Amino acid sequence: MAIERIGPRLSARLTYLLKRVLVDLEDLHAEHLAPVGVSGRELGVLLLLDGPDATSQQQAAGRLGVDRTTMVGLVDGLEAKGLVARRADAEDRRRNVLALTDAGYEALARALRASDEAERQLLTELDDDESAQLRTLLARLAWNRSEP
Amino acid sequence: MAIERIGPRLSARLTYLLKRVLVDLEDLHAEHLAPVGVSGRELGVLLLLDGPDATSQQQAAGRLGVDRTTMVGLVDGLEAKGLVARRADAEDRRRNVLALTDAGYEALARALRASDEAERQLLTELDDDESAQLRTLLARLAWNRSEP
DNA sequence: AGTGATCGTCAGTAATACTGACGATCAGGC
DNA sequence: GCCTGATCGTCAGTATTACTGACGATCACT
Repeated sequence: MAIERIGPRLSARLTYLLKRVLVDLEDLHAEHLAPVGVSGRELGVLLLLDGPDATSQQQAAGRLGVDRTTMVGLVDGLEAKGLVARRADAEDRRRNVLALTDAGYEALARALRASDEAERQLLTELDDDESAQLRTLLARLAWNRSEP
Repeated sequence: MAIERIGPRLSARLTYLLKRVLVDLEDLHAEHLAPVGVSGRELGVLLLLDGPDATSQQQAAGRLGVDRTTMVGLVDGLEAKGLVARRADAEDRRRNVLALTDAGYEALARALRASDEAERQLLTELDDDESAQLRTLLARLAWNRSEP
């Protein structure tokens, strides 16, 4: 979906700039993640599970901003690839505790390198200072809104 | 879709920050545009048509980044609301030239005010300088990529 | 005139996420 | 110890959305 050049009225809209940049970044991710065999959202799950604290499916869904019913299929795919393991939580047997397998850690490392490369390609026009500024500004917006 | 607080690994991903901010902005737009009676994408079409040069459906689709078959329904809706008029292009009768009606101009003005307010609410945490920086950085990324 | 391409349109289809329900499990009151 | 209400993962069905392929009408070029 290549977007053509547009006039100043529309390109001044923040929604438009954000969407356009996001689409580009997602395209770059799709391209670089393809050899690794995981999608962008799957990378999100792997990143979420790479930590010391146990994570249930519903926690993961909440933090990723996807529905819990959608998370079922997402974890199904990762489990089928052998990257994530479900096991019953000993303390609350309703919960599935998700954990990375060895292959999962390996795939995460490769996917992270691919994602770094995608970001690097997106940001070629910006120097390091500007890239850091962009990250900081976006992070401030992300934290302050959508959190009462 | 409220996204919960997440760890530093995931929140460092540019895709995540962009998506999160975009979702927030789209929510704000939905809220503020509801009384006007147009969606965010319809505002995009109205903005595109607010200019001196004639625009065909396919041109509009290309500039908005939507499929030409999707644009059919989009224009259908705007025409049903009386905001946009289709007329056959005199020079190329395959084309539909799209034009704003008087009600269309009126709706555009109100929708623009609503969109400004949505952006203002998103950017409350940033001062004017920072908001301008964000816009500039995003615009540079938007122009340089997705255009060979 | 004739060939190939383009524009708007539509029907069918694919992808994606949500709604509502279910069994299993937990927490708290009594 | 039960009973009630709530939560977790799951699944079937459905809504939403965009795309694929085709069509008639029209154009450009020979």
